[in-house]
Amino acid sequence: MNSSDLYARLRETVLVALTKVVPGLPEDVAARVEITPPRDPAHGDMATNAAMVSAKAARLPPARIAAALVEHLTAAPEIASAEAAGPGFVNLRLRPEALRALLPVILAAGEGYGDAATGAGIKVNVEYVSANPTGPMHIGHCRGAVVGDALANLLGKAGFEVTKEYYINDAGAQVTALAWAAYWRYLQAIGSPMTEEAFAAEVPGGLQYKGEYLIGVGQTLAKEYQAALATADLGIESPEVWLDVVKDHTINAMMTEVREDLRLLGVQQDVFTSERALVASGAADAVIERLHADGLIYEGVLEPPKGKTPEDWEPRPQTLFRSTSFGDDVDRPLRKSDGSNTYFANDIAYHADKISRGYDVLIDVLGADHGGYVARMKAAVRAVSQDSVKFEAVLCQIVHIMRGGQPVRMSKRAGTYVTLRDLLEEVGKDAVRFTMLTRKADAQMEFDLDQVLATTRENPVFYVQYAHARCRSVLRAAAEMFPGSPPDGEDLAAAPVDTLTGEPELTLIRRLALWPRTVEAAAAAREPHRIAFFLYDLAADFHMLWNRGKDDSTLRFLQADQPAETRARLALVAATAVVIRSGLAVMGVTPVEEMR
RNA sequence: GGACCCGUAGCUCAGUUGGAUAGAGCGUCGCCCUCCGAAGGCGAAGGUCGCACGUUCGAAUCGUGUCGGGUCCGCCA
Repeated sequence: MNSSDLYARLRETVLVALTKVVPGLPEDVAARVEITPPRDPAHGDMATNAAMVSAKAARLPPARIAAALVEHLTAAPEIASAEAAGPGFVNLRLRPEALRALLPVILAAGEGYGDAATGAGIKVNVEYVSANPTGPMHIGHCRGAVVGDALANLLGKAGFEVTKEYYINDAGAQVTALAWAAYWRYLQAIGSPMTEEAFAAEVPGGLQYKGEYLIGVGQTLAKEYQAALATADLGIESPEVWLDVVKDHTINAMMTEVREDLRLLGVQQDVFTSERALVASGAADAVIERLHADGLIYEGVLEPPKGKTPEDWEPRPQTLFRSTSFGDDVDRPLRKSDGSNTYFANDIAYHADKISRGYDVLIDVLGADHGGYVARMKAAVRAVSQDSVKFEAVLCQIVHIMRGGQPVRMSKRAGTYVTLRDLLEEVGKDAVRFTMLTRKADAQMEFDLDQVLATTRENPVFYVQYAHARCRSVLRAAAEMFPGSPPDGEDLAAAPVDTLTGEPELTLIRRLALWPRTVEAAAAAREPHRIAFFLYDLAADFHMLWNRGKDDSTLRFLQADQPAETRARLALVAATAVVIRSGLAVMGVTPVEEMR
């Protein structure tokens, strides 16, 4: 148990009392006992459902248990009063000193405050972004990148051993088409007279990637590879000569861009796994072999999807994976009709690879268009790992960019395509990251460019950053006011804080007390957005305190003639700053020292 | 035809995994402030949590059905 978690400590107290009231309390009932801050502050600091959840096991009405609990709890040292209420709640009012005692704990722990142990000993792999290396990253990728990165940070804070991973989808038809497009730019770079139409007619599947971002790739090819390529027949009719070289170079160039995009977004992943390398190693075939040995592979014919039969549909025997044995709706094909592996087959091999690296949980952060993919992947991971590894998916819904209340149409042709780079340049990394986390991942979101740039309360990024800047500003001013003992860190942790008696101060401390619990709950739910909302609420509590000093200067944090009281308030301010920083660190947002 | 996600105030969204009288911001209305501790403060109105059953002490939350929006459903990745 984390001793800096006030709620966890109190829960222990309640459980001890409950076992006295209900001897032989079953484990599963004890696990359901919660300590929560009541919605209505009039109900006290905390409330517990202990009486209600144990009523059945105890064969007593909740009210009776609650009454008995009240007696025991009133005797607890940190509890000022307890009372039974409503359908069987026990409302607890803490002694203010129990709340204040949290401040030195927070200051001593620093940004480690809120670290949890719920994930101790559990290895998690979080795979995110994993965009095709076929062009610059756009807004769609951005949300997954931010959510995945923040989720990984969050799990790390909750004690999990986390690996951040990127799966490079560099095999298959897409990158072959990309290589052809790069080859076209190469021809242009060396002054080939061939027209685009003539070229496109020669390309299997047509010329797909017409973006200008490949011009530079073509030029580099011309410069660096011409010597090597020139010895061979470079004709369009002999792609086997150059395709692999061009593909290699183009993928590398694209991945360099992607990595730069990620770096600008503050995303740093630990492992990059190449699908192409995986395929080349024969991993996919090996996995299919294994599943075959387990009787999970067969040759069969799939039914066409009802209501939407493709025009060229004809029944064909295929190599199928028995995913229905693991809860999927239909069995899934592993080989195309030409015998090559499907993306799914390669992906099974990839996840098998992750499993072999010893993870207990695999989390994929995916776009919403992959929703239909989750069941089969879950099935595959269960099959490959003998049910020992858990697969989870976090789906990110679409982001609509808004400006002036109007949606910004994304069109490559019209040139209104918003790349991640554009977005970062316009609003900055921190605002992008924070804003992407102000919605549940599985809800569609509108990204309002005007709001993100606004310097008012309606902009959560600004509001939270401003709270931190105000904290830091107070601490800086304090250093000038008391040059002898600059208030910081350990010094403030030792400051007596019993002068903090006002309700707004205690409200703020209650919020700070919720941080460890917020981390645990958000990590368990895989919902990093909860951190953003917590910080917003925390900022609101702090701003409220600050605003009191605007009206009444005797309520300001710094009072030159009251050094002791000032130090107590500084401890509160410093603790607030610590928690904000701790939360922003999870989100990958840089805390600012001052607003400019 | 089926699967998954979403449906909460006029708008954009939270809702601590089943708790008490469902919240925030914006917008609307009213009052206060114009102080660099700048980039506001206080308050009001606004809700059948899409709808209907069900589960139980208790449902926005869980189950079934239904309506609406989104995503997807063999050889794209």
